[in-house]
Amino acid sequence: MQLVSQALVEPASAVSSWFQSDTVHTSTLGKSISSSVERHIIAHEHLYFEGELHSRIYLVISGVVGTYKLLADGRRQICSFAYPGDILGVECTERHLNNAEAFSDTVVRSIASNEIDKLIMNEPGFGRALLRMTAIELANTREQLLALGRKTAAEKLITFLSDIACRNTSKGQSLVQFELPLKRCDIADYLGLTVETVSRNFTRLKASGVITLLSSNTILIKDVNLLYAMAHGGEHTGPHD
Amino acid sequence: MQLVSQALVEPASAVSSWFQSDTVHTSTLGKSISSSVERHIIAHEHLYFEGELHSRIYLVISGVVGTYKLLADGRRQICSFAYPGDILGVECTERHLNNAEAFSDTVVRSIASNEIDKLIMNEPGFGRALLRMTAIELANTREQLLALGRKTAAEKLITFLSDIACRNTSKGQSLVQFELPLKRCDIADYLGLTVETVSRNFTRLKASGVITLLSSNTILIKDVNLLYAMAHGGEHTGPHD
DNA sequence: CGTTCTCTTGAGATCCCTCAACACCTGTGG
DNA sequence: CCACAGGTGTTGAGGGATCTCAAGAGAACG
Repeated sequence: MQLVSQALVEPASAVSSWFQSDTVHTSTLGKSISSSVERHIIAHEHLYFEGELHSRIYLVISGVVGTYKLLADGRRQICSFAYPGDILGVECTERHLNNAEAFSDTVVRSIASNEIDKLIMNEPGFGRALLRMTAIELANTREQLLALGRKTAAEKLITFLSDIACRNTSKGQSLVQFELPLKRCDIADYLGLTVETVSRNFTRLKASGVITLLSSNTILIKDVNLLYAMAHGGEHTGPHD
Repeated sequence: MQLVSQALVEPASAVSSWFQSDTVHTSTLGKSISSSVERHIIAHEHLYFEGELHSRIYLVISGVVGTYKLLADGRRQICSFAYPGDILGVECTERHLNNAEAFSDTVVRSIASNEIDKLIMNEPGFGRALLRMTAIELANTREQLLALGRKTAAEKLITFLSDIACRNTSKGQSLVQFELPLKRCDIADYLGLTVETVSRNFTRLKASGVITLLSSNTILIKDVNLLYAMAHGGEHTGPHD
């Protein structure tokens, strides 16, 4: 399950390791960044492009922002999605290494890059929060690396749906319904597949009874735990159904 | 080109963005961690396993350490390689989310997890250095995501060789020779391929004259810039040679 | 009721995987 | 010196998962 967007939400109760020993970081990051002006971004607008000078980091207030990279011939790989509470643009280079595009109408707050260093030095809680969120993002990206490198198309899709379902499920609940925030081509570019393969695997999942499509973008999952188990190799997920 | 291992090496001269405005972080991280005892790890020994309690973060002094994740049926994805100067174990969970194994005889220093929080709060430069290195690791992982999701087997291998070559090349040099630190099966698990596909693509690269294999693990590259261009889609890298 | 965008489905091609055999190297022991 | 074994790398044949190309079905919208 992806961890993104829990950084500012999840209280540091269950976890006992370093830089989570209290919740100062949440309020600290919130305080620093909430003094900035809100910026409204409409769907498909870009927050920044690869190669542009790095000027700000962003906190997503509402909406969904995706980061992606391109190859010279146009092949696209979506790297991550930032939901409310997630940050964007924590990079260590002069110029951006990827593109950030709003996938829905979005509101963000931001801090100028040149202020960040001061905040880190003056408010250690800020640096700790930033580090924690970056570490979570790294963990998510590695999980995605496992999916892209070693999972089949069916497993990739199940993993993707399972992640979204977990995000939309309250504890213990097993029935979930949600709207897919993405088009098939975006899912494809996130999972390293083609639109057609994504669509075919949706059809197969539907036929096998694991999911129900109320509309092409409205998913109903009867048993989230089953889906979660399938995503992690616990059940049969091969294409031979 | 991968950025790993430059965090402690590269002076912050060329880059002008936040938390690189001076080089304090280098010495600060070094000072904190160099007071710890060196630990010697022999090849194939593990630094930690997925699921174990998170207890320390490590700084690689010499050798190569790889991190990897496994699926239930044994499929493996190598996530990253840590070279001298790189850190390992910056995670934000109670338990490790991946495995760390020495790929050669290795020396590491480490800091206990419960000390890290204090260091961050008391020495902001330490937190900044940690953040910078984690951000670099994230950037590398995203680059690998692009390779796994959208590149062909040939392009993946070229990218891999190009990264190693860049690491072993002094500025402006175009002829490089180096020892591959990995077996074919490790390269395969890093690139999301099988051993056979890796081997076949080595043969093709050899046949096309781009590389020379002095032995099966000794690579000679005549034109690093060409290789680098091929890795980024600048040249023809398809399988139809 | 067209137009456009998106999603689905089919047919064929192809890249990569699987399975299998062989080559190479090194160390061991007769 | 040779035989053998184990680990590693290479090569071949065949199959299958995914891609490419193409057409049609839905849905949204003016």
